[in-house]
Formats: sequence, structure tokens, C-alpha cells
Amino acid sequence: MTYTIKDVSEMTGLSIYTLRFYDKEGLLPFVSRTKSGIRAFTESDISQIKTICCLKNTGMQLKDIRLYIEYTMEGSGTIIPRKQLLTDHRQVIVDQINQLTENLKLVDAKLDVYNSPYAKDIINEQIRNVNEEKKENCLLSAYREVK
Amino acid sequence: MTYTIKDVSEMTGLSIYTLRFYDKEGLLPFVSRTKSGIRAFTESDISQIKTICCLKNTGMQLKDIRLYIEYTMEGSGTIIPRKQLLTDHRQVIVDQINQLTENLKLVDAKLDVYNSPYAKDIINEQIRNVNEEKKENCLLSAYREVK
DNA sequence: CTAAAACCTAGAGTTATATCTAGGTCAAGC
DNA sequence: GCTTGACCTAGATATAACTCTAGGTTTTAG
Repeated sequence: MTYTIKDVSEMTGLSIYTLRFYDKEGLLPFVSRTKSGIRAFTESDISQIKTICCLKNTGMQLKDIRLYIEYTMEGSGTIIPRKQLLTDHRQVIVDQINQLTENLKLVDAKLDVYNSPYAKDIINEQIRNVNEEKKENCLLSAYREVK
Repeated sequence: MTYTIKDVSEMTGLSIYTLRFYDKEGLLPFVSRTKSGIRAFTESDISQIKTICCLKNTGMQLKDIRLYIEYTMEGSGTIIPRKQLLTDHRQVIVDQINQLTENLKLVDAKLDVYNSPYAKDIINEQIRNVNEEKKENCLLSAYREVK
């Protein structure tokens, strides 16, 4: 049993356009064709595409994903560069998680202000300070006046 | 004391081009100008730009960041929509962290294979299976032959 | 056998974000 | 007061990653 491009689109969430685009970009060299030129996806192809989605969803560029896929096509002789590539990318993912976690704190700090019963007063006070800072530097403030 | 665009570029990591681009896109309405039209950034402007970076680094689109900034320009009357916007975005950040954490597991699973002393054998066996699957479906495999 | 639906390619168009260029104006140091 | 470097705008160009169109072929269902 093989799958059509439409099946794979439904299974992976990638549009048919995107799948053909990825193929054009050399990301799907493992996908075989029928005699008449129609793509025939196997189970193992789907699992490779899921790996591609994993790398893409963690921010790897398509040209780097292509490199990784090219290594996998070469078989067991390319284990060392593959390991290197994934180890580097692993660090990129960890850094992203850390940065998101940091930024989440900042968002939560803002939400704490907005959720405070004194939110209005705090914000008004902030604007007063900002306008004071502008005034000291002889600058017009674009913030709405605090009544 | 105010800062020039170059100072702010160094302080935030955004290029001068990007800062001007953000201004053009309406993300920096709070930045005042000198009489001769040169941008004069205050401390509070820098802190607003850091908020913009936080939102950008967590995947918010510039048009949504602009909306948030527009709310802040309106003062304490826009606390409710600001809270809504950040609460929604907070969930986006949490989802991203979860997805990255999931994908990290997948990468680690691949690295486990590559780090195994039997890596070569495991990979060769996988390719044999993939080629077998292709053969069963009368398809040519593009994978390198396993000797 | 035929019509409709699904597939194909090549290449054009879109979107978001950023970067650069040209042609000026402004400000700081000599 | 001049030069040099930093600033300004408007608009062109770039880049990644799709997304769509046109025109054609293949498969499937009746």
C-alpha cells in the first residue's frame, strides 16, 4: 500500500503545494514515482516527512534540512555529520526553550499589572513618568494625556 | 539624556535599518523627534522596544505588536484589550514551549541511535527495511545500496 | 468510452520581515 | 565655516517559505 500526495497532506498537515515545493527543493529525494510519474509515498516516507516537520517546527532552515536528508540518503557512512548536525540543532532548540521561558516571565509580569485591582492607577502613573521624561528633554509626547 | 538610533541599535541588537523599518510600520509611535526631525530615544522608549523584542522573539507578528503598542499609547482605557491580547499570546508561548519540548525528545531519540555503538548496523537495517518496502510496491529506491 | 477528479510541471505571485541605495540634511570637531 | 560622519526619507531589492495558475496527463467511476 502506498499513499497519494493528498493522503500525505492530510496525514502531515502540510499542504499539497508545500509537499510539491519541498520535493522541488530536494527535501523528498526518498519519495519514489510510479511509471507514469505520480508520487507514491510509503510508510517510511511518511516517517521521514515527520522528521522534516520536526526539524522545521524547531526552526531549522529548509537548506539545512535538505543537507540532513541528503546524509540519510547516503546510508550509514554519514552518521558522524548527521550526529554533528543534530547535536548543534539540539542546542538551538534548548536555547529557544530557554528564551521563550524568559520571555514568558516578562509577559506574566505585564499580565500581573493588568490583573491588579490598581491597574489603572499604575498605568496612569507610568504615563505621567514617561511624559515627565520627555518634557525634561524638550520632547513632545505622543502618549494620550493623563486626566 | 536621550539616545540616538545607533545607541539603541547597540542596546537592543536590532539593526538601524530594522529600527527605522519598525518606525515606518507604526511600532514606535512613542519615539519623539528633535526640531530637526532626528529621533530622540528616552529610557522609557528603550524599555518599550524591549517589550517589542519580547513579543517578536516569541513569534508575534508585527501587525499584532503594533496593535498592542497602539493600545499602550491610548493609556489606561485599553487595559482590557491589552490583557486579552497578552493572555492569548501567553498561550501561544506555552504551546511553543510544549511543541519544542516534544520535538526535542524526537531529536534526542535520533541522537541515541547515532551515539549507539551499533549505530551503523541499526541504520543499515533500517535502509534494508525501507528498500524492502519500496520493492514490495514495485518502486525504485533512491537510498544508497547496503553492501 | 468518457467525464470528472486527482495528479503532474514550470513558473508567476504573495507575504512577512528585513536590508540596502540614492539623494539629501544635520551636527560635531577642527 | 567646512568637512566628515551620522542622521533622514522614499522606495528598490532580498530572502525564505510558501501558494497559486495555466496547461497538460493520468486515474477512476459510471
